[in-house]
Amino acid sequence: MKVGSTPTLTSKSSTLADDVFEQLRASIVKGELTPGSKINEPQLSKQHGISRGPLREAIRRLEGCKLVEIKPNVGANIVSLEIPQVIEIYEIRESLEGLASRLAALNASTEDCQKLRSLLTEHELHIHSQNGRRYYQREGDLDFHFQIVQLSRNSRLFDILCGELYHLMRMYRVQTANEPSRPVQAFKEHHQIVDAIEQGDGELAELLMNRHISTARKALLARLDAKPQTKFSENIDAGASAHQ
Amino acid sequence: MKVGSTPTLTSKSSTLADDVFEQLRASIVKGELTPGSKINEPQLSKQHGISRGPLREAIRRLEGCKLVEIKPNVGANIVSLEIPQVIEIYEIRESLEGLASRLAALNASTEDCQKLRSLLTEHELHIHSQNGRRYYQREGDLDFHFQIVQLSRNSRLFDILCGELYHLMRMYRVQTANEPSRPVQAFKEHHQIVDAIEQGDGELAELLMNRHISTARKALLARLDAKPQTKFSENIDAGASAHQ
DNA sequence: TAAGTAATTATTGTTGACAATATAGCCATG
DNA sequence: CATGGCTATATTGTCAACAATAATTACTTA
Repeated sequence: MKVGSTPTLTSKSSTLADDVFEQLRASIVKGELTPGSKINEPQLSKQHGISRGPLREAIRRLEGCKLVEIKPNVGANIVSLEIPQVIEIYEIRESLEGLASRLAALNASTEDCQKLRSLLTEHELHIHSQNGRRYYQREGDLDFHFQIVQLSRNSRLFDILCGELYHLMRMYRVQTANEPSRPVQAFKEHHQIVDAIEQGDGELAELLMNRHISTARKALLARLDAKPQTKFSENIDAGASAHQ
Repeated sequence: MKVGSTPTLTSKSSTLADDVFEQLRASIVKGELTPGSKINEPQLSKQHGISRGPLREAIRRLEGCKLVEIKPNVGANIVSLEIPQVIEIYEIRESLEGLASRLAALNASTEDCQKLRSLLTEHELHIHSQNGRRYYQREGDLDFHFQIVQLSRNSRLFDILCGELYHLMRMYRVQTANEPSRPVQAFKEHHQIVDAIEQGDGELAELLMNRHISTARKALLARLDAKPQTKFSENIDAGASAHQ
């Protein structure tokens, strides 16, 4: 076995466009690029030390993830998530992660289930400190869901949830520095879901995951009704305009 | 004061990248660009009379739709759908269109339902001719589903289904020049779904749509079990295809 | 002949410059 | 004072050339 070889050990050899895509995605999710703001191509390309060509390709990939919106001859804007749009995402998550849970129950081996358990117990260690609570809400929660999706063995499902929706979820959670929600209850529900998966009960796992996400969605809906705020309430009958 | 203004009346003013993206997407779905084949940038750019810059942006958009797969420093290949991957898509459609039907039942006005009805009756006119049957299977079917998704008023759901999955569905249906499936039965099921939506029964609409898509998925699964492996097996039991 | 290797070709990745469009600032005018 | 049009600026869209990498060919050697 040669030691000094493996030419690209530290610096992985991918294209500039792909690299800057990941950097930009991270920046957007972290909120370093503020939602709604405009992307200035010359500035960004100079910042990242690359030309505008690869940058534009990266932006097109971000558009595919729905992290930016491009208007021809005008430019790209960082997407800004309002509560109604987050509710839309929750509706989709409800369906899709229910499916993922059902499939996971069919596919998961005993080792897989053990892995899920250990993930949950690890989260349990963090959950008691305030710091840990935030960790659990922000990352641990999606980590768990991520594992479930992987167990579904549906690669396209994985793409949609982990390639798009979860990034948007993280972005929203960072935006609204809110937390606490109900970490203890959520934790219990996670365990119940693993129970169902462990027993190979796909239907139950699907139902439990549906309820789990539905709860969060309804909480969001309550917040929406509470503050009909800004911009004339769109919740009344927002869809009268049959666009397209 | 010049009068002959409105410069772009016939020619819509979008970017070259967006135009060629739509052209390429159509070519891929129609099968003009054969699945699995490689994309040659200089050749394609010359064919479309544009430079490689906008072309590469278009390819990146195609990657977002999962119509091509890009490998760094190698190039993009037209995606090739095998049955297992189509089954994955059906699983997702089942969940997502069930959701769409449920939401549509909540949102649809009487006019919306009339529109759905007229769409179905229009399809009924075509369904009797062999030609029409193919039309119904190929286009009419997805047209109906398209309308349901619009009625859900969930823009992100619309993006996923109509922006990605339906194009892949069309592509697959063109690839496998097969049909007939079961157009009459499917037609009945469509009417049942509209019934449920008309009555505002979201749960029923969801269940019916689930069953509707599930049937197609299971038929595909049967085909997968029938010929467990590699291509070149369709000539073995080709005796069943008496027609044509 | 087969296999490995070096040279050649083709294709992708990247860049900087140019053209087209939109944005802003300014001045004139009601 | 507000408004409309004009100029100037900035930004996006497009292109052609160059660099880097992969694919192919030709050649050498066992």
